[in-house]
Amino acid sequence: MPELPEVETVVRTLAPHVQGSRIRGAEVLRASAVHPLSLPLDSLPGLGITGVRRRGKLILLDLAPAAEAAMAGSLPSILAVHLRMTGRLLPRPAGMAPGPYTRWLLDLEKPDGTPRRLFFDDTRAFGTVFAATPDLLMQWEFWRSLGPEPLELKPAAFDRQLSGRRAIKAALLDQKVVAGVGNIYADEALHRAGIDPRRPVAELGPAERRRLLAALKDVLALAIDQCGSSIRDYRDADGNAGAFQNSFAVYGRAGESCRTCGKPLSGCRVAGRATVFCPRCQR
DNA sequence: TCCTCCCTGTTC
DNA sequence: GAACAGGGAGGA
Repeated sequence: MPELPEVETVVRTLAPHVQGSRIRGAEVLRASAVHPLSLPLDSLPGLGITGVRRRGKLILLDLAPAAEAAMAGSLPSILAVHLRMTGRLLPRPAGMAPGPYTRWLLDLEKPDGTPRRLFFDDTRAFGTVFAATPDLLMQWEFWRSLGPEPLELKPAAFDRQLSGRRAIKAALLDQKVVAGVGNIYADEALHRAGIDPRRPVAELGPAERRRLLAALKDVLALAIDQCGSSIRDYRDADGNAGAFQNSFAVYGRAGESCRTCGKPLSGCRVAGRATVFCPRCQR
């Protein structure tokens, strides 16, 4: 389940494959994989990929028209890809046939003229792609309300993002609060900060908020260093698994012993998500 | 603010 | 053959 560290790793491994390439063709094999507000992928051929970035859990390909192209204003300038649970971006040789879970693909021409093919494969079919102009992107509520990047967040700003009486874990999972945190890193950060995931946000004092932000940054940075976490499906653009799953303090470890205090870890549900925490270390 | 649904492979 | 995994959309 790609979250911020996994998406960051995909961006880093994908960039050398696609940056500077020109899009020569696009094919959609499953219409629901294209966001309803997206421009048709038919509008992509002719555009060059000038950059590969991340915003929250979104992979962003920056697009630029060829120098001679008119009407550039109506062409997409960004291709936003959300991997959701099982999405993968896979650089492959030109002409390779799509697999059973290929949802869309791009035919690319590298700067040296080599043809390549970029597959978007997604078994669960939750992932989406959104081709947009900057104006259109702002019509996408999810994009417009996306919260700040946690790794660049200052304590005062984090504090302003936190409000309401819901559980702190529910707040961390809300992409409007911070962008890019999912079930794994919410649980891991809360354990590292020693905070019970069910605690109401309003109950957290200034010291706890500072501790939580620091823990979140630590966990995300460590996971990026390990190229993310691979539970089952996640792979980077080179097909490699991450390694941070070997360092999980709590995620997926309900009933096992806490690595800090030895007490058995508890499981519960918060915000409809499986949640694991240590009843002794997290208060 | 919380719940259900979407989707499919894996596990029990 | 059902429960489960879960981010986000949409409705209660």
